[in-house]
Amino acid sequence: MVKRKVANPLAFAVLGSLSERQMHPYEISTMLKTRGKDMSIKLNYGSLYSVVAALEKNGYIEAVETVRDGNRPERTVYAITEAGRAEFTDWLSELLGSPEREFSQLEAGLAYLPAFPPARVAELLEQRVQALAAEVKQIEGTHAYMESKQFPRIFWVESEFRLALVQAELTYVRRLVRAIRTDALEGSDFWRKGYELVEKLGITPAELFKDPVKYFGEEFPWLQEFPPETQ
Amino acid sequence: MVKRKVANPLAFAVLGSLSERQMHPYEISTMLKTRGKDMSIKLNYGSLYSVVAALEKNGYIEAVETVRDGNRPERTVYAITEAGRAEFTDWLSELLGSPEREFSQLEAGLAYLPAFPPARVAELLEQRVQALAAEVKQIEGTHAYMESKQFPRIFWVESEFRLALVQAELTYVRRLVRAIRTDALEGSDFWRKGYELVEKLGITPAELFKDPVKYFGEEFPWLQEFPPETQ
DNA sequence: TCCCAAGTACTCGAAATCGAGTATTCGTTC
DNA sequence: GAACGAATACTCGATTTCGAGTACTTGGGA
Repeated sequence: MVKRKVANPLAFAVLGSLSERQMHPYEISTMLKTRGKDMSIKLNYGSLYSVVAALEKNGYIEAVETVRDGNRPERTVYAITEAGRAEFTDWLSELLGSPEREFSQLEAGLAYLPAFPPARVAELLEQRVQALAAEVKQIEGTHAYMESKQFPRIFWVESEFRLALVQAELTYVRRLVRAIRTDALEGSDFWRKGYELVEKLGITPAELFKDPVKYFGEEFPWLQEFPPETQ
Repeated sequence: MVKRKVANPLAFAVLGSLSERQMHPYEISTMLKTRGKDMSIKLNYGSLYSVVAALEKNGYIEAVETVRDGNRPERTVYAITEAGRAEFTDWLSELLGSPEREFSQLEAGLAYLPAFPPARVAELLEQRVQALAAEVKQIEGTHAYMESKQFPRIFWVESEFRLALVQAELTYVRRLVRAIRTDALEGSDFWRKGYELVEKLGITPAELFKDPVKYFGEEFPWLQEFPPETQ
């Protein structure tokens, strides 16, 4: 909603980590990893250091000391400021309370489905089903492990949510594949016919759309009402 | 999987558009809008022009002419190249066939749930439920309209998929709210107790974790086995 | 006929992003 | 005690990203 001065989700994780205690950037990164937060928030060293710098510039965190541990390089330890705490709680409120539009890659792909012949699409989606099913299994395995250790759900709700999303995608893709394979997807007859024309007669898709009646006949009335430009 | 020379999904849409016919960038943008592709792929003018330049630099598209229509500014018309077509089909295959890890904002928020007291979290999530329900309604409305116009499903599968995702999120969040409200979420007793200590005794969360037995007693055995560092 | 909003067609630069590289040190094995 | 891989702790800079701004034009109403 509001545009944050530092918008990278990693900055949110940094603020969250420093709310607990002061740390140096690398320590933040290892903490995020041991706690598995890097499964939910993309962690990248390049971003980490630039994000820390940006947070400092905006007064959300401040360098409190530079320590030298043995012969290791100097590390700058940061602490969160009051402004930083405020930013963190505000950010968390927004993340939980207000959904933000996010664009998934599959959505982009589906938007161009008709660019491939039906059989090809079905094949690819089946490949995706395999991968998704494997992912679901893997997440469920982790959950079973955490349950066996009696590690409270509260600390892995994010993973539960992720599982819900992957399962939803899996379910949807499976349904879509079936619809394509059984020709039950409205418009797939038109789709297949179009591809037969393209492949057997060497007509380009652009030509098909210029004069649909010529190639498809009156079989697809919506083509007249919805020329590609006026969805 | 492979790192593309031009990775912005908008570049994919540009290639998709130019597969159909040559166009100038602004025309691509209006076409994406009239076809509703901008609902599935983030469209931003700044990105559009830089992405077109990058595509040209990499030989995926080429400028074929610059036309001047009346007094309007000159426009450069681009056409896709053979390399561009190959890139497009390869990209589409990947988008459909191989799921890529994507990080949702809510996941990031859920990862820091314990930073807020249970009641606050429940409130925020209820707010989210409202917004999500409204979104579901809106998408369903669009679908009903397209159905009434007999516009084939094939041209809006991406929206169907989006609906599936939003519904999954809605379902999950509703369940989570109930679990928090009814205290059925494992660990929420610990969560609440922690917040009572913080709010009534003014103890900081960091102190709680340093000596959990002192504050929580032996009530939460997993705390010994799973200190915050060793999830 | 004049005005204004909407549409057309970009440009610009500040900031973010990222992966790969670097240099050191520690622990372990042979 | 030498060697080597893993861990530590960053740095660098080439791209990418984006939003906001600009400047013109067209159409429709008062």
